[in-house]
Amino acid sequence: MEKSTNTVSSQIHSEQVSSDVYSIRDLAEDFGVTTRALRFYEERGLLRPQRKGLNRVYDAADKVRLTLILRGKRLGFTLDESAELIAMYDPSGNNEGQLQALIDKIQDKQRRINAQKREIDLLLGDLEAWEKRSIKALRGLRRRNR
Amino acid sequence: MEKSTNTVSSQIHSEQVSSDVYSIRDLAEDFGVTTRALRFYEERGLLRPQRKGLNRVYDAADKVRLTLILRGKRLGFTLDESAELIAMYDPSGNNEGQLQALIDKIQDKQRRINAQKREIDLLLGDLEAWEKRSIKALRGLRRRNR
DNA sequence: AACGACGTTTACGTAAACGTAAGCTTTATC
DNA sequence: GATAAAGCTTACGTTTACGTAAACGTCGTT
Repeated sequence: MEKSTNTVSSQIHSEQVSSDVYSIRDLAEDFGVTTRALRFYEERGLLRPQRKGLNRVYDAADKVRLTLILRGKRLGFTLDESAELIAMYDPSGNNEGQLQALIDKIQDKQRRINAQKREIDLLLGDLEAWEKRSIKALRGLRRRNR
Repeated sequence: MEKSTNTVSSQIHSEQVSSDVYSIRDLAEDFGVTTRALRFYEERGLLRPQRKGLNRVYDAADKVRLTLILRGKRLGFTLDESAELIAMYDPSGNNEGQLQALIDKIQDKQRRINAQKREIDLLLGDLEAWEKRSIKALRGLRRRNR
């Protein structure tokens, strides 16, 4: 109780079921973010939903962009960095120079992300060592308490 | 010119070469951070250097902590999260309950970090796909220009 | 004694990423 | 037609992680 109308909200408020579009609330709930966040991402140029009157209308492409934004966040990227990622995803510039620049950027990102992966492995190594040490200490304590 | 006294700074200002201690500037330069940052980390309880009069004196343990702080930063952790990591590193509480809690915390961190690792792999996968697509498009363009 | 390099504390400033609240539409329902 | 629900804009508030500046102390050097 308290949450009865849920996944149908798009049916109730939109007469046009015109192939996969979402209200701001739909998207917010789907991804577990606030509507404020979505408007903020738009303000920062990371999302560009269409409008139906004043209301924002999101589509599948917006979902992909939002996925990238949030994935970037979980990896500690700033919104500006995620914006770069999204710019890569958008196949906007199609001349030779732009394409080569894009490839370079992608490869640079790959290098940075791989560096991050190595840091993670280092941390995991440390954690494992501490865990073993702690478990050993714990066993030591338990032996003494017998 | 302009930087003649450099690595000797610890010799000049400290009569005690007492086995590996560092001034705030030494540490800052070694790790590529500002002295302000080091004082801030201390204010937030992540570092607790000794004092010689008013001056801060850092040792090897402080170096390890700083390493952890910065590693955490590169992984997008907040200072509070890094503080947790450092608390794990310090073998402070040694009774049975504390040790078990520590082990649980470590394992939780491991899970979270592994999740991050999976996100990285997803992103790398995306990047690779985009790179291939871009390279293909680039080759297409070059063929047409011949 | 004056100076520069390094250190200290205290305090206000700032960019990023939203939270929160106010005030105004539009739409649906009673 | 009043009211609630969802959306919109505008704008100020908040937290994090420092930057920057002021004002002062303490050496070692000139």
